Amino acid sequence: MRILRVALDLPVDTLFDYLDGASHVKVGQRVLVPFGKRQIIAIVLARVAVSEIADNKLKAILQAFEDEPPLPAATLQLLKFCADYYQYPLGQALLSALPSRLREARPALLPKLTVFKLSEQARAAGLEAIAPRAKLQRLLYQALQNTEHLDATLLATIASGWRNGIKQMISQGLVMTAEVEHLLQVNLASASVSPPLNADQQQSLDVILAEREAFKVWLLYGITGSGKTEVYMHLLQAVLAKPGSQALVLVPEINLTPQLEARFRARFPQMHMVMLHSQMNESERLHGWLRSQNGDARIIIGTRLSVFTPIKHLALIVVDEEHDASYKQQDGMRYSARDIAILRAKSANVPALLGSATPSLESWHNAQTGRYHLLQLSNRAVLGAALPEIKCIDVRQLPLQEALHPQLIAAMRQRLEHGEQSLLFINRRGYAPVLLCNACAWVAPCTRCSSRLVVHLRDKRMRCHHCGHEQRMPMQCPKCGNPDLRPAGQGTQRLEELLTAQFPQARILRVDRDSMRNKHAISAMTKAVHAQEIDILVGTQMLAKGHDFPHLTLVGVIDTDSALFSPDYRAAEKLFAQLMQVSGRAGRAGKSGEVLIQTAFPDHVLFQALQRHDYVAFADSLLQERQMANFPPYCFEALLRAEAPHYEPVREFFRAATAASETLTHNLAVYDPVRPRMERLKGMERAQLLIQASARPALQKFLRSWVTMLRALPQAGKVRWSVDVDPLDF
DNA sequence: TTAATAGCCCTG
DNA sequence: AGGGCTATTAAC
Repeated sequence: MRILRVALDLPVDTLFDYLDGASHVKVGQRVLVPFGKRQIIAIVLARVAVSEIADNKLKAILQAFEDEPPLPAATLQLLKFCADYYQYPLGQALLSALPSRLREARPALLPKLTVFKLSEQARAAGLEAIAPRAKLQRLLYQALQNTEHLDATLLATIASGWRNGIKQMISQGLVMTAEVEHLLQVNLASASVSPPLNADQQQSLDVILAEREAFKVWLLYGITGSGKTEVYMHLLQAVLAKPGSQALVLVPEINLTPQLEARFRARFPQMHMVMLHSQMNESERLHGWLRSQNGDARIIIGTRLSVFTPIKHLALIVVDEEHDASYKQQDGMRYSARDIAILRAKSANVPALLGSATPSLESWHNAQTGRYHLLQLSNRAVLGAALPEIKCIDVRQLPLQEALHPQLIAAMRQRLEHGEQSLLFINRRGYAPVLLCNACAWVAPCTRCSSRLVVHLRDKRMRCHHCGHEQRMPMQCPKCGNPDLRPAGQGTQRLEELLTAQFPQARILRVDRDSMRNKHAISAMTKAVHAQEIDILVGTQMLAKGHDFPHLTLVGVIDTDSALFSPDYRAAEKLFAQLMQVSGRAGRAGKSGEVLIQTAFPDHVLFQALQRHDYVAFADSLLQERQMANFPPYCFEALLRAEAPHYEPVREFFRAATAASETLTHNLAVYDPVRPRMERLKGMERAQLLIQASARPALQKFLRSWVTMLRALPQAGKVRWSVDVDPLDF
């Protein structure tokens, strides 16, 4: 068994064999191997006796990182499954899941931790060893007496000036230092007291706790403000009471991690917690990963990429806002972190808790059919906080130029007079979505995408929000020479301008990707809103998620009608979730909230359901439609995408792909390739082909053979192509 | 994926 | 012939 079979970060389905130098290398270990003229990192997947490669062609590994813990079998198995399920090369799946420090050819280890402990003589002498007047030293002695040792973090919680005290004690031979590998675990008993739960919350918690030892998927359906996070925290507290056990908490966006982190830290001050998301620097990510793997981190909070983190004693997985589309990876291996979380919970035999105010139809359907178990929070957790009143404002009578209906303006004025806050929600950043020629109806197009350039008036430029291309605003129409070019439609900047004119005395803040670009902007914004230094917020969906603004009592929604009649059958589901979420910002702490939605279709079923806060009825009606049309979750889909600078090779690729599919026996629907709404994106001509199947195994079986054939097609080399299993976007 | 190489057109 | 370019192929 001298041969190591390894996975490499290459777009091929093959594993590679190498001779083992030292022969101590374990499965899951990182090794450095010679590969052609290069040296690259590989992961050992197996040890084999014989290779299909001729002996004289086998090379030996250059280096094994044997001081590092090998990837556990469970992680390898999880990624093997994902590679197979999402039709992605195993080596790339494996290597892309690792923190990038683990893809570099140097050892990646946790730094040793310096700890302080009492010397034997000090311990034997008791508190007498310390002079009665050395208050600080006595305090430190008592703390050290109760445990084996303490690290800097823990000592800091005892006394801020601990360093001086310890220094003196060291010089007197009372305290010694040592280097340890693991963080010191503190008993959960020291966690701060949790607030009591209401009846709904308590019941949900009890039900889960009764079955906490085994795999089960719980869908916690709780309206905004019903206290889902509180249920998570109680559950964590119960589960983590078992020494050494760990919990993984997934959140959809980086923006939400600091808030959740703050709440968790306040509740579990001495529980080791790590954050894992793409905005952390590489060594922080590596350390978080290793602390999860070695069991030191008890709570792991992270975005979708953290779903692959090895966890020594996984006891629970929580997926917050499970319906959120950002759980789906949109390039490379297009996995769904929510689905993988469930898979992981299953193989670790631990519960998975999915939480949402507007569950995805997939999850809702699974709850209906009994695959998941539904738990419901139907009341707002804060006593007296009622649901906001949601009303539609019919804008059909409104002159086309007016962005804001007088009724909405009046409602905002009223809030201003009462010292309350308003939020205007518009899902379009920039000044205006198009620049229009008044004479010939020309609109400024993007040169690289089939989209319009968005006007950013402030810097007199136009930008494509899809590819980032930007150019100066032209002085006259390039088509007819007319100098009368007008920004048409509304964006956040224009709305801000309009409001400034309407309410000159109001303090207005715009919140979108442009104004929140630097990383402290969001927390500064949150702080200012809490301190009531802001009267009116204007912003995009950035504002919809997670924030809790107690003085905000009015939400206005502008211009969402286009989503009502989108060809994407998921558009309604998304819009409902988004409006529900943004509505939840209105009226939290005892003040009643109001939501005003400007629409030309006030009678639309979506708004009718929204006004009644009736997710259930809306979800059920959507599910009925999906069932009749045989769409997900009543069928299973995969999408083959391809793009190239010119359309011709794309067409040829799909022709060959279709021909290949016809050689396979299957009973699934292989549709004709179509152009997506964005036909051209970043200079690439695109098309896609949809596959629908009535059962997952049939789809999987087909994809396995088909993708193998696709890789071998000569036409495949001329396009960029990818397979998306369970696609969300079309 | 990278890197080498095979194939091809072109040149004064 | 050899430069410069693209397409093809191998990597253990």
